[in-house]
Order: sequence, then C-alpha cells, then structure tokens
Amino acid sequence: MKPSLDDLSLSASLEDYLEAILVLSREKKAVRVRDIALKLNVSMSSVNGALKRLTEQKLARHERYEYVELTPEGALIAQKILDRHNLLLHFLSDILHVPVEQAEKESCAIEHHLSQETIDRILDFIFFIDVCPKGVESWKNIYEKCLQGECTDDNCSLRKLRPEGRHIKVSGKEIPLTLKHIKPGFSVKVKKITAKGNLRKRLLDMGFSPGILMYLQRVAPLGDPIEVKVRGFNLSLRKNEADFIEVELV
Amino acid sequence: MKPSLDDLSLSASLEDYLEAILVLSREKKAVRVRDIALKLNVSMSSVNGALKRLTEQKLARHERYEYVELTPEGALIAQKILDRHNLLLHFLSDILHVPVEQAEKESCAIEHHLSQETIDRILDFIFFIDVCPKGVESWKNIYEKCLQGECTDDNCSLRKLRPEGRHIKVSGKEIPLTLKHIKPGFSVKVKKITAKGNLRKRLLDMGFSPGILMYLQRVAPLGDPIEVKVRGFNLSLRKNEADFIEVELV
DNA sequence: GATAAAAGTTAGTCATAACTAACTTAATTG
DNA sequence: CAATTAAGTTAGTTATGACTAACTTTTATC
Ligand SMILES: [Mn+2]
Ligand SMILES: [Mn+2]
Ligand SMILES: [Mn+2]
Ligand SMILES: [Mn+2]
Repeated sequence: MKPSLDDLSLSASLEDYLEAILVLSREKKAVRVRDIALKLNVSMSSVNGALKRLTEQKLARHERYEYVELTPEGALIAQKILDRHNLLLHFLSDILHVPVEQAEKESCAIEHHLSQETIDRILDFIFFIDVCPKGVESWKNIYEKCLQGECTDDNCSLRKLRPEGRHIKVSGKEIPLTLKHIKPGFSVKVKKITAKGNLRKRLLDMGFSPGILMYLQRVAPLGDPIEVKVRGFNLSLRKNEADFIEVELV
Repeated sequence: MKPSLDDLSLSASLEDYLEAILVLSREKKAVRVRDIALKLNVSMSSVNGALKRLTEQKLARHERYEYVELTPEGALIAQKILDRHNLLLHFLSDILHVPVEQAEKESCAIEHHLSQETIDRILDFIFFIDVCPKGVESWKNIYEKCLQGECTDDNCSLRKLRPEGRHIKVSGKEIPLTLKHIKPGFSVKVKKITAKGNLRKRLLDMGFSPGILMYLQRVAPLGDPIEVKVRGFNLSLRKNEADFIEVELV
C-alpha cells in the first residue's frame, strides 16, 4: 500500500506536494501556500499540514507567512518524481494513446508506486521505439496500422475481426469468434457454450459460463492444448473443445 | 489520490480485500478472517474493520465467528480488479521483463489507479504483440534482440552504445555520447558541457548543468532544432549546440 | 494611516487504515 | 469433559490527510 520511491518512504501525498512545489518554483519567482493549494486542489490548511511534515523531514522550508522552498534533498526527490511523471505521461499518452487528460491524472497516481526497476524497463521500451530505426518502423507502420485494422499481414487475426469484435471472416464467410481463434495474451469474455451433452457439462463445470472473463495464457506449438486462466485457475483445453466456446473481445 | 475503478469509488485497500477474498474463495472451501489476514499481511483486527466497511456497502457478508462471503456485486468488482491485476502482471512481467516478484507487487499497487480507458489501451497493445503475426515477429525478433545489443539494423543507436551507456561508436572510433545522438522520447542526464565562452554561459543559463535530467521531446525533420524538456521547461537547441552537451543514459 | 481584501494559520473534526492488548468463542486433544 | 490452543472480536491508540470555521497577518486601496 505504501508507495515505493526506492529511497526513504514518503507518502504519495507528500511526494505530490514536493512535485508541485518544484514545478511552481520554476513557473514563478516565489511559491506561496496558496499556489500549492490551487495546483493540488486542496485547502490551504491541508498545505500547511503537509509543509509541517515536509519541514520535519528537512525536505522543505517554510517561514510563517512567507514563501515555500525545497531543501536540496527535497528538490532531488521532487525532480525524480517529476521525471517519472513525465516519463509515464509520454508512455501512456504518446505510445499507448491514452487521452492526455486521463494520462496526466494516472501518471501522477502511479508514479508513486513503481520501482526504479520498472521505470528502467519502461525507459528501455521507449528507447527502442524512439531510438532504434526498427522500433520506429515497426511501431509506426505495424502497430499503429494494426490498431486501425489496416495491418498488411493477411494472417493477422485483428484484421479479420469485425468492429464489434464478435465475428471473424474466414474465406469470405463470417463465422462466430471462438476461443480457438484467439492468440495468447489476450482476454476474452465467454459469450456462449455451443457444445452439447457431456462436453457441455464438463465445460460449464470447468468454469466456462457465459459472461466469465478469461485470459489466454499459452498455446502449445501445434495449437493444442490451449491454456487459459479462468477465475484464477489455469485450465487446459483441446483445440476442438475450444471451438465450442464462443467469445468476444473485451 | 483516490483510486478510480470507474464505478463507485472504493479505497485501494478495500479493493484489495475484495480481491483477496475472491482468490481465497477459489483456493479453499471457506474463507476465514485469518486467511485474509495472512494473505494481505495485516492483523485479523484490520480484516475485521475492512469487513465491517464492506458489509455496510453490501459487497461482502460476514457472520460473527463464521466464514466470509462476497455478495454478487462484491464478486463482480473483485473479478474486475483481479483481471486488472493479471493483465498488468502479464504486461510488466512478460512484456517489459520486470522481475516477477516486483511486477506482482506493482500490479497490485497500480491496478487501483487506472481507468478503463487505459486498461483498454494496454489490452490493445498486448493484443497486437500476441495476436498480430507482425507484432509477434517484431517483438521477439526486433525488440528483444535490440535490448540485448544484437539489433540487426546498422543504424540502430542502441547497438552502438557501449554497455556503460556513455560512448558511441562512429566508424570504429569511440566518441562521447552527446545530446545530438539521442532520439526523441529518451531521457538523459547531463554529464558535461564542453562548450566554451559565450555559448557555455548560455547553455548553463538555460539550465543545462551537469547532473540535470532532461527529456528529448522532439527533433525536427532535418535534425534541427532539437526540443528538450529540462526542469519542466521546453527548450529548443540547434544541432551544433546540442553536440556540446555530453550526456549519459539514465 | 485606516480599512478592506487576500493570504496564511490554528484548532478542531472526520474518515481511513493500520496497530496492540485484552477479551471471547470455537476447536482440539489428552 | 476440562484444559489448552487457535481463531475471532472489541476497545483503544496512532498516523495520515483531508476538511471547515474562526482567527491573524500581510497587502492593497482609498
Ligand atoms: Mn503524483
Ligand atoms: Mn505527478
Ligand atoms: Mn491491489
Ligand atoms: Mn491485486
């Protein structure tokens, strides 16, 4: 539950105060209690409380009725958080295409909960996309197009999916999407069990009831068996069994 | 600061209790206060308090000295959270290669702070990598190799970087890495300003002091100007100016 | 320089979410 | 079945982090 900026554990709230003070100090000559309150959308008295705690930890200074300043240690931590904020914002907004306003909010929420390790992995990833010519290529030309249903690969299942995400086109004919068509790493919702008799009962017992969400974990080399995670359990299915489970994308 | 599972706002803590109860209910016949306490590493009395709040909101039932159950509404929310947890775990662990233990912790931390919109964008991305043949291809063959310095593209800057991330190989010779070599979306730390005289002063005034982190925002089509974000400001630099700023990867 | 407005502070309240210590009830076992 | 142990509960405490209301200080304005 505690945030983990690997060093000393500050609360998410205090980290945001530090971050806000740093940003404000670069926007204005002097940072006042009121500026912080406005920026973080809290009352001035909440800011006062936070400043008291930050002062105790020697991360900020605040003379009564006067301006607010960060200590060098405070500024260092603040800068780290701000860097994370911007990194996550770039990742969510520019790469994953989360709307910028949402991305802004969520960056500021999760920046407090990621380890340096994870930040580094995200950096690697961004580095690849932006710096490696192949990354730029595959990203712009493949991913972006694939998302828009314009993938140039004939075997791309994404391409065959109707916008509703419920049917698949096979040699011109539309057939319902079943578990058999899904590739690993993809989450689907069970729509209908089309099996009859014993197999039907078995599938239902295994937990494949309509409405249930599941996650396709792995498909063995020859497409059989298929490993899915349903309700936290890992289950194995034969390919022909999987064809009796109609699903839709979630 | 509040978590945002788009519906009614439960606290992150209560969401974790729901999640834990759901998981336990699938592992055992009956869920007891003690099981939850052990799983979440809190005292039984904390569990009691949480159960009281959950019961008030009709998400769980708990008979004194008896077993704990989720209501249908509670189970629904719990499943949503669990789905997010697993999705994020897959993303961090299998795709970004964050060590699984860390990924586990962080998934459970940030699952409470992401909107459905963002979850959908992550799903899109995973879908691409796992379902689109080109995604599988580019991911396994390009990204993974690129990270290991085995990129097949001669122009890949990643490939030229020494492990220390401080020098770059240009026609066999090693030269220090400067801002000129960096591509957009990448964060670097200023190592040294090699400019002299007036330009040096100007660069320092602009905020390019050693140790400072900056983020390369954009490079114009012809490599000039270069737009960087330093200390929250956006600054524009000429390519020849950028060559006077030695940097290292962060 | 008096007065009003803006900014800042303090005290007191509330909710969440954890804890320990002391107690009660249920389950096991000799 | 009495005694012991395990499980569960309650009361009381602590810390964070927000709030409002009432007050004080600073700043602006006439
Ligand atoms: Mn934040
Ligand atoms: Mn932030
Ligand atoms: Mn969680
Ligand atoms: Mn979780």
